[in-house]
Amino acid sequence: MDKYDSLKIKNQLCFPLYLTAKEMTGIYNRKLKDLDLTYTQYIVMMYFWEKGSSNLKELSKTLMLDSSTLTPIVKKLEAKGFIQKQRSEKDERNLLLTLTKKGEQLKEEALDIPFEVGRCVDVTNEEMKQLRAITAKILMNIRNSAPQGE
Amino acid sequence: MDKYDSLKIKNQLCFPLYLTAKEMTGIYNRKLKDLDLTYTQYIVMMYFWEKGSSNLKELSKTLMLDSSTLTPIVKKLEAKGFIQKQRSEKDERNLLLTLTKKGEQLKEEALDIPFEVGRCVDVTNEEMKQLRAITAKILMNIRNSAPQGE
DNA sequence: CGAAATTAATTTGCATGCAAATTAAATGTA
DNA sequence: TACATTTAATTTGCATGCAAATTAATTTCG
Repeated sequence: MDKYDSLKIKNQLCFPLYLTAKEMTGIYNRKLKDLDLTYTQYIVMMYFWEKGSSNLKELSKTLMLDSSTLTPIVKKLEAKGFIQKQRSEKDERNLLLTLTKKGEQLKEEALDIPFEVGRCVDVTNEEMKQLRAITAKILMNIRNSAPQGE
Repeated sequence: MDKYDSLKIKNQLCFPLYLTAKEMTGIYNRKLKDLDLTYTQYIVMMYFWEKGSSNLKELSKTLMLDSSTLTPIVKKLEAKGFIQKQRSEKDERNLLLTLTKKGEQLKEEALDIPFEVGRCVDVTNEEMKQLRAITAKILMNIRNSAPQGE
């Protein structure tokens, strides 16, 4: 127990989280290759599989991804024919996004993915519940701490 | 409860993990600006603050980061004068890495960082313990599942 | 009304990350 | 000892991510 304990890797909280997220998204990326999607693209598709349509601002807020991150991703999904872009007539700044038929069909091909990943990760329901609760708490605490995190 | 439940964002396990890691590393990045470090560079420095010296292969294995990710990071840390690179004489392929005096001094400036981040994140000891246990389990399960995850 | 401020999206610049290919050194083996 | 194999690190190519600057449209306010 010394002055520098807080800087020891084994005492970090963020690092194991970072590693786990990185390894898990890695598994997704490999499994998603068949669908020609990356993990981030898959998350965006999941959003549209639920909502059907939206706009960039809402998408950005919901997924907590910067619009400058989403702009090129949406562009790629449009190029693949999964999403359609359209400017709002009421407000030309607003970019409307709609799931296409082809995008809708992709949902069927994605059905197995969560189970395949689940088998790799293999946690109990109780653990999933705890993990969701704690990460939700952290996200809320960060949001409520000063603007840029303290 | 329908056929597509597993594809709903709120039922995902990886997504909240990914978000939390992303937001937490974001806080680190902003706080580390003063030290002229990024989060990944900080993790590498933490490794050397503990070990003093090592080589790229060991660093890569311990931090679970690809050598092709670490090569440019180590190069930057060398340019900043925090780490020294040197080829092994016994085996020229082996890249020896050593913490410099300047790198050692940086440790003092970093002492507050974990506490500042801790205040933003604000979880209990019990929650930290659970989070560490669950992420460790997931990482082990992934490692033990087939080569590329499944 | 018209300039100033705000807002939504895009662009630019920089820092990861990994897969795949490459390079160079060391090891194994016929 | 030659040649194939293995190993460590680097390079290349591609996909995020965000901060900061920019662009274009809308809203606010004097």
